[in-house]
Amino acid sequence: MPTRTGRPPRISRAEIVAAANKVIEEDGVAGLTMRRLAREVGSTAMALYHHVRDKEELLLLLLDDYAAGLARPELPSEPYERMVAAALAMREAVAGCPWAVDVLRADDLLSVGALWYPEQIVDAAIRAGLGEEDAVDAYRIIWHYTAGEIAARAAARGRRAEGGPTYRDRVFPELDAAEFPRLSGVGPRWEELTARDTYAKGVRALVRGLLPPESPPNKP
Amino acid sequence: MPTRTGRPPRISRAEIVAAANKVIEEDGVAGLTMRRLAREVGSTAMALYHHVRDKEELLLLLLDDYAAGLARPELPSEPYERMVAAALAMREAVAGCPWAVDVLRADDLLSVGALWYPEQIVDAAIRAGLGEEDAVDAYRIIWHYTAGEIAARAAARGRRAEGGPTYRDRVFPELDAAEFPRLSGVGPRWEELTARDTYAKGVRALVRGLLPPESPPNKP
DNA sequence: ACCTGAACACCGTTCAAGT
DNA sequence: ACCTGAACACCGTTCAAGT
Repeated sequence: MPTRTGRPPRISRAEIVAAANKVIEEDGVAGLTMRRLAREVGSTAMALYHHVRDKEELLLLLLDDYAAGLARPELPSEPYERMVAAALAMREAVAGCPWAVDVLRADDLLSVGALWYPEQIVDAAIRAGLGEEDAVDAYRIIWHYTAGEIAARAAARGRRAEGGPTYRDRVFPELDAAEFPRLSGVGPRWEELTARDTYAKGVRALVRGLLPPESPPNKP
Repeated sequence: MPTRTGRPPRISRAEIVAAANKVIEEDGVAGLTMRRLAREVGSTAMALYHHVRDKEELLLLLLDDYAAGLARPELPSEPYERMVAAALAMREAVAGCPWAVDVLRADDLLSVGALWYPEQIVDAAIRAGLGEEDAVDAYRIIWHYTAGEIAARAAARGRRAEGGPTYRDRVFPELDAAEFPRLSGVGPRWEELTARDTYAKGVRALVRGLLPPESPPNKP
């Protein structure tokens, strides 16, 4: 065991992560800058670079930290319901950290700690009778849907927080009824209809469409 | 008609939009800065502010410009196939401008010019027998799925362009087979499986799950 | 009316220097 | 080994001044 030498550290990765979470809670992810974080930690921006390689590593660290605290609820064993429940749990997990969707790249879901969700979804798909390939497809399709829904919700929330009229508000009233009969028909109800949470409905449709037609609500 | 006075303009909004498209084509949306755009236009960054209010307006202008050139393909009249075809067309449209997904906020799809897609999807849903409310839900669900898929594809492409190992590459090899039996089972095939384009598969599943069970492939 | 240069208030990150 | 200040190369945007 080599003797550690030199100055003892004044800040730790754990402290940095905790401070970063505080900043995000207060000002959102956009408010998380190295300088702001340093202020929170009581240090300088440059000191942070001694503990994390760059900002991207910091964000991955935050994701790991978040993923470690995720719930792993008991899932029903019936494949259809199992898949729906796993998707709902995944959505809830990601919704608790919506900026993750922007940071995440490719088909990745958070960090190792969060792989529990794809594992359960693929598992449910295989139990339902899908081959490995179809099961992975099913997971990815559900993930894309989930990511899209969360991004849209986060954006809608941001828009509302900013106040001001929606793009839609400006556009819908002057819709040409001849060109867009259906949308004009919906008209002012659009706002109300699009405010509803349709995630579960979509997941059920997806699962119904992806799994073989045996299992749905009625048990085999 | 009041007499216009003062200096004649040297740059127009149309020129700015054209130059911005060129910049995006060359350096991506991240490369589009006011200064870079000014250089392209042969002017200064500040001159741009005389023609567009701010960068956000510029991006909306770009979106309008893009939407104006979108195809409106002939769609099958059978509702199920109509919905699938409209979704595929919408996906193709947005894929041609993937940064739109990040810029777009809430449930909005591009600009007025792009409302053709939701119109067709809602139309197909209603023709299939859904009520207005369910038809709007169906559209939103398909949109969320589409947006998520495009964002994932864009991210994957970016990741690949950067070179370097995927997060997944680093994580999958050391997966605990006891904790994640299904994912470990997939193992090295993951890369290959996730590279496939599963959009159409997902849309078909979604439409199958969302529409009443009469219409599928077999005509009524 | 249209355009300019300088400036403001930010970014992430590097680097040489301090303890 | 750990931390610092100054600096680099950027951002979007404002503002007073020029033509």
